[in-house]
Amino acid sequence: MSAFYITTAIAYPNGTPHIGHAYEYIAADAFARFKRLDGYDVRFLTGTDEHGLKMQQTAQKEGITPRELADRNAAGFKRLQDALGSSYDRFIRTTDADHYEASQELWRRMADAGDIYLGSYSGWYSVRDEAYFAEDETEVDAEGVRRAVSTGAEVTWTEEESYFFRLSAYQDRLLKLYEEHPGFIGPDVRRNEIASFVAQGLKDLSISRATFDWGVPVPGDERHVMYVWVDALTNYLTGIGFPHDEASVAKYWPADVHIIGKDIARFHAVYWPAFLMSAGLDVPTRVHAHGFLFNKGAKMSKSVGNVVDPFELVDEYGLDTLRFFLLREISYGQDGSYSHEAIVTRRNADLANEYGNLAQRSLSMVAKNLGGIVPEPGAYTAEDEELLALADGLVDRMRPEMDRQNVHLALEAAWQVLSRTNRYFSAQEPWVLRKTDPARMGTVLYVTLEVLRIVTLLVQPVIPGSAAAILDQLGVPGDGRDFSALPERLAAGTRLPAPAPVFPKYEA
RNA sequence: CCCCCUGUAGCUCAACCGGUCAGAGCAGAGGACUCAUAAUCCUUUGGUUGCGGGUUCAAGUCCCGCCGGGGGGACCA
Repeated sequence: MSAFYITTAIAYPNGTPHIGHAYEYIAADAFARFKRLDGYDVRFLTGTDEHGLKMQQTAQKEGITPRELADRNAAGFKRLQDALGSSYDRFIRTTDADHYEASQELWRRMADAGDIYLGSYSGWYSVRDEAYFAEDETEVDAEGVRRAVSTGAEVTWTEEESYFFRLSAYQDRLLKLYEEHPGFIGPDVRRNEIASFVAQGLKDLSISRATFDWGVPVPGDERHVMYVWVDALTNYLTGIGFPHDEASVAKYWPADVHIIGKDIARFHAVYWPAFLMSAGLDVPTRVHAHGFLFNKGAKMSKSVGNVVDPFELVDEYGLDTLRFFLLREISYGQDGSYSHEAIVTRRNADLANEYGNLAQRSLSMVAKNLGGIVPEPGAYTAEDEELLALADGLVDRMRPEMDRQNVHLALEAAWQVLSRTNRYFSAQEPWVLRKTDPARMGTVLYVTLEVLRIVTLLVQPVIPGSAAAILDQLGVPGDGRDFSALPERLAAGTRLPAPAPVFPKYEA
């Protein structure tokens, strides 16, 4: 069985999760589920990135330890994943003991490769802002004190020791990577952006800090902790047992896709492959950056008060409606907008009317006219064959779209089949056949249910709960629900439970 | 200041190397049907393809300028 390794970015838990996190988790979960149903041995990793100065500061403000803050907030992110029905295999925390080991091992390998050296970092430092300022961002006031222009805080010339990663040495290899593997970064806009950034030249990267201690200690120099991204990115290796579990690493590495937000594309498409090359590890197959979500087109911000709590959205619309809306409405890679109206429209038009009602109108005819037994189909007409062929071909249309994270296109293809099926049903008029040709009615109903079975199997990754309910109503056994069952046909003679609407219309 | 992307019906998007009346879904309008969650089916309204020039037999599709949106760089972390 081939392996498939997918990850989300790990969230920085110095606050509570918002809809953007939910968006990423839902999408990653759908991809993971799709691959699992398609016969892959999937490993799906997500978690939290808990180190760094901000965590330490936030904790200090609240009078608790960074660890306590991390424990509290990481729990919130994990709760979100669970509320979203996410099928992650591990929720990793960068404070996990095995992550320290993995990070230090990666560091050692980069050091052994000669890519890490001790240097120094200097500039006008403001203790109050805990930040460096450039010369022209400071000015000397009337009393002869140099201050930062933007904050007015006093600054002093400071030199700080720091370890550096020889990123500058990787420019050519990175450019070659982008050129030879155009699929390494998606969508295409990101690749162009990243490639032009790298082409401009790369500076060595500061990768340690001695001014705070909330982080992974640098091996061999306990005065330093690793700075942000070395530690954070390594989680993808920790999550598969690096470095000790060699079998697991061999199986799952390189990762098939890292799902991230566009704001951190550079770290994943430049720093991360460079680190891996340095350490002698393969680079991931693909990094896919999604866009941001806007509330009715407006950026979310606390001051505007339009920040939406993802838990509330789940409560309001239902989990599958939210999942479906986000994945069907927005092109996964571009920014997207959501609104109450848009969510309700998707819910009612796509789920309740086109899909749910199709199941209901066909199933209820089977219940009322055939005693709830799946009929034996007679000879197929050209219309029957055509529709079945369309449904049989759906998986081949969805696979490549899902592989490029084009969920919205995969779903569009599925809904095209549903639309065709509604037209077929209306054209065949089984309610007329009931009186004129009952056998033919049975065939029409059989074909309809069979197409519903195929489509429902394929949309399980997006709306797992609802799909399960529909498969129950179609009498599809639990062991007949992965994609290997697609070519099988619905078993005639199966007794079906009483049908009930799975997607009630949203009224409000 | 520089670079890249983008601007197509009310909304969300399509249109391969420039070439039949610029397409689809949703929303809207009219009709049909009654199996179904007033659902579904059929028909249909609606676009000077941001604006202004230019190249070409022919331009959403190429070039220049302007306006609007997004992203990146530079400067800052």
